[in-house]
Amino acid sequence: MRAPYGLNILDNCLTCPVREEHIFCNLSVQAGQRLNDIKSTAVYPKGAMLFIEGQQPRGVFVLCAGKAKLSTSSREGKTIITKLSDAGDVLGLNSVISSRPYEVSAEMMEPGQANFIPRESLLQFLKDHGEVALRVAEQLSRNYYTAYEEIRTLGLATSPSEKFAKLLLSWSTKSTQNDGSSPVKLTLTHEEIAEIIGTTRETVSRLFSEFKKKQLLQLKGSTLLIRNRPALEKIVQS
Amino acid sequence: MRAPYGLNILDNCLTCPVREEHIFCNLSVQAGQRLNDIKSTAVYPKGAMLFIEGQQPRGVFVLCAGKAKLSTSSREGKTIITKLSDAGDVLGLNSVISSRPYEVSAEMMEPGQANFIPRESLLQFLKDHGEVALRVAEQLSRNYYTAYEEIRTLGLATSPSEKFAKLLLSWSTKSTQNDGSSPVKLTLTHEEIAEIIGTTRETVSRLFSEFKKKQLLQLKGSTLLIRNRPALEKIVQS
DNA sequence: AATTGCTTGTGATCACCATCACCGGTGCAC
DNA sequence: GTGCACCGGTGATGGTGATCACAAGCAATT
Repeated sequence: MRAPYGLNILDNCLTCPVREEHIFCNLSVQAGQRLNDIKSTAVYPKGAMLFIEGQQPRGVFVLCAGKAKLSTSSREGKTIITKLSDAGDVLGLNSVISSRPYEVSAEMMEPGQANFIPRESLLQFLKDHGEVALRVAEQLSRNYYTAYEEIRTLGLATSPSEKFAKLLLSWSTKSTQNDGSSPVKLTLTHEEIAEIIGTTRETVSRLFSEFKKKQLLQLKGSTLLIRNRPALEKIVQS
Repeated sequence: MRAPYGLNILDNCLTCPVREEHIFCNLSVQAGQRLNDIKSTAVYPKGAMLFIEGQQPRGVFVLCAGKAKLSTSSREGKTIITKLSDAGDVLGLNSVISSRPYEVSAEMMEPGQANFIPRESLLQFLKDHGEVALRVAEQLSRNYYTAYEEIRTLGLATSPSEKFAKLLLSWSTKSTQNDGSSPVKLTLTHEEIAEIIGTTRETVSRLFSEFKKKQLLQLKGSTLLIRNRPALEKIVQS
């Protein structure tokens, strides 16, 4: 089965490769089947907005393939990226449960696919399946936890270099090889990195220069290599 | 019934005055009764720590009387206050549900009383009462929402004056009288205000001076009066 | 190859706010 | 009373990072 944007469509949750990590999976057979029935699926190009900050929640999106970025903006146009989402993530859950507007916008960073579960259907489903509601609560509390890490870095980590070092470390720990090195494929622009750590494009550019000069990292094409992890950790906790 | 610190002990949730606002109230009779059985209550002096950031969660606290502040600190001692809690609030819920360490510390700002529900009892209770789990999920998503407002102010509002104005407005809207004025009783020190908006004590002091000179606000003893709300709103959105 | 648009590097400048320092006030305990 | 701890006001200073400006690199399209 072929789809737009060169993707293969995943048309059944029960056979989805990211099934294991997914909060709506490993359900009882009938619950899983019912969920599979009420969802619809769609394919999105790069740049597509799944939803926009301030909108009334229509439902949740389950990212099946591709990456998305969640961001919030001020009226003057300043933007911060609060999360990068991968396949398996559930987007918009908080807004649907609390019946408040989406608190962020979700934009596809590459072509991908997402399942959509309408608000009403989900709420009814949760009422019928109390055991799943507790898992939703667990997911929400995890979201809350990461929100607090964001608060800590924004509010406590003072200098841009500290936040930058922190970001680099969080990337590299996710991708550590057995030889200790941890190459990271850079897919973000300096501008986007700046929006993550709450600074400007220019400062990010200068930070890259500075860290390269200090031998903390190395760039091969778009692949980033951490050269001196202890030094980075020292910058973070300083 | 008299208690330490000049408080009257509230010994039964079913007759508690803040019952209505409380997520664990308006339950079915048997659920409410069971919850009343598994909770214990205690009275705390000013400065008491209900729990401390990083601890494994022992359970949730339901604030019955008094105010508490939630804060998180960095190793170097910088602290931010993330929330001020009143009677009726449930503290530590996220950590218990997600089984992660408390992400904040909770300190009593004045003498008060709190009910304690042990972790295991609560989780078992939620498993037995799926309908309450959904309400817990709703509460968690509301928490998440306020966390995002915190993220927005920390990450998007650039200048201290902007955050200060924002804080003043949030206080005054909670206490607007029918004549349009909105006196606020100031119970926080400059230091604490600084920890809320992420700046220093000195800057807060200077902001008070500046805003007074600009006729934006007025101080009568410890009562704060907003004199020019539109101007404050303009500072916020600027 | 040329054009266009987006991204990145880097210099110069400057406002802002954290920091340090010090003093006066107020309440509290002894 | 005296001492102590905390709180609030205010000056001086300096570093830091945002901002502006411009050039150069790179990719896609025609």
